[in-house]
Amino acid sequence: MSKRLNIASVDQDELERIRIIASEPYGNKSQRAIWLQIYDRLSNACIHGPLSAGSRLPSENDLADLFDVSRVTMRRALTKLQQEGQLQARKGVGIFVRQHPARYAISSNMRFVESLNVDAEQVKTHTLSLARRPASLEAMEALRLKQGAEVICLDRVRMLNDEPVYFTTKEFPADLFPQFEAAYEARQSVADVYQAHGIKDFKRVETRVSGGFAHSYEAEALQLTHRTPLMRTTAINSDTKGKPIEFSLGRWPLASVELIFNEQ
Amino acid sequence: MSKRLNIASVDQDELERIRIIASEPYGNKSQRAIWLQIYDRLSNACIHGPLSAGSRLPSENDLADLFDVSRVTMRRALTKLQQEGQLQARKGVGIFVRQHPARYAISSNMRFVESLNVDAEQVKTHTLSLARRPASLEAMEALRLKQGAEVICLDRVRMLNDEPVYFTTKEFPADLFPQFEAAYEARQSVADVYQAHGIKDFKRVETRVSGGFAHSYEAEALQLTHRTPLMRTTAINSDTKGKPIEFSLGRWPLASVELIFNEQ
DNA sequence: CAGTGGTCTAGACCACATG
DNA sequence: ATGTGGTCTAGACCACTGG
Repeated sequence: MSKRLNIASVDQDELERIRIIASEPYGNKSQRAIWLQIYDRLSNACIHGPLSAGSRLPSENDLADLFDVSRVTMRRALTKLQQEGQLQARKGVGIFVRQHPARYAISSNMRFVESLNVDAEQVKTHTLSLARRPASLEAMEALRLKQGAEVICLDRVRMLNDEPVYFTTKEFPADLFPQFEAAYEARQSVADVYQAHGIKDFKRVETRVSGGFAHSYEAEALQLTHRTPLMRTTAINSDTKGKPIEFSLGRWPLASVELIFNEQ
Repeated sequence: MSKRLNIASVDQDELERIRIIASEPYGNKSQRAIWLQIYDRLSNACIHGPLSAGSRLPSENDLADLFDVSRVTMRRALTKLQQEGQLQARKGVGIFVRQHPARYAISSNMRFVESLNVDAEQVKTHTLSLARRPASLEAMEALRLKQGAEVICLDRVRMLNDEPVYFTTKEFPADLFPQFEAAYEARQSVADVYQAHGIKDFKRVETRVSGGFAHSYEAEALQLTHRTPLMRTTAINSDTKGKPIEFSLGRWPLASVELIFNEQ
């Protein structure tokens, strides 16, 4: 178990800090499993302690040696931390500390950027895809479309400090937005599209919140391990006359958002 | 690997069905991991297939033999199914199929029983504890109480078809409800308590939704494996004059509820 | 008591990313 | 070519539940 450690590409100070965390003796084994104790220490180190966002951990083999457990046990702790979004593993590369799973408070009746209690400059939008295709079942119902009706489908990821925090799939009735692509292109802004088509205001008529586990494309978009638990929000926006104009499905890493709904 | 199976306490028909599910050959190994293929099959069997709620699975060792994998691999599939709430393991007893993780649609502005789209008779309430003690930090803020103010704290679990689906901790300002215990006792009803203290109506002023992982007492109350992902809802109720009278924290198994918020 | 799920080990092979 | 994380194995011991 105590073979030579050959840990090159990890910051030496960081390594020393982890060595200290790892060298602590374990508590009464039967009370709390060792892998949970390791999880506790690493989680604490990510949130309060010396580990900082973006830094790379030693390899699983080295960590197992440092914590004096088998790799399987080490991986159980790391897996939980990944499921919670505190760590992110990249195959063939390493394990990295994610941004703090800070809870972003989102108010239901505000737009995304305004509702995040952070500087707008930190938020970046990546457009993943923009295409016209038949509406999904959910969108068909929400937008009151006929079977096979065409929608404009927009996939985007919101990045906060270069980490994805929000992945949305939006669908718009195609017939309402003939100039969608052109209007969207300049500033990647849906508000611009609305304006270009004479829609000055809209309101959210329904929001749904549910939980689940990430599909592979969701995990990819949010840079999470597959099977990570998610929170999903769906919203229907309507114009001032009550006609639905947008259906959106958003996904958040489970522990990174708090949605706030106030009665008016 | 193919040692004698001595599976007694499991229904023989059930065993035969699982044997069929298990005997299917695995697909291209590198495409989808074996443990995920096992998960897929069992998940499907829980949702659509032959497995029914309440029935007991063969032991992990037997399942591992049936599926022709090691127990460790078998456990990975079972663990994911437990995390999703499809299965429930009881130490020293066995693994059981839970009620379908049907999604209960809860509307934000209705009371619990009314908002569940099921017969009221199927819903039972278990009162876990009822005590007076200093307010929690969250309740202090929500109810605008002073540090150390006393609250009445009520822990309850809602059972649907004898399975827990909702675990709440409610806190009420103690000074507003001098007769709480007496009024609650008869029918385990908070509405009765309100009425006994002259509160005829109230409204929900704020709802928050967040996700996280079950603490040990939450897992116990909901009969889930520890570290299971949860959805948490907090709500503040006020009387007609706007004075907050109740703070409640609810927990749901992640994939078993859909919350619906409509704009009025 | 026997059987169960929970934990842990010391190996092994693979696909992947990087230099 | 090397090192990484992802997967898988065949054991082992434990604490718990139930008859």
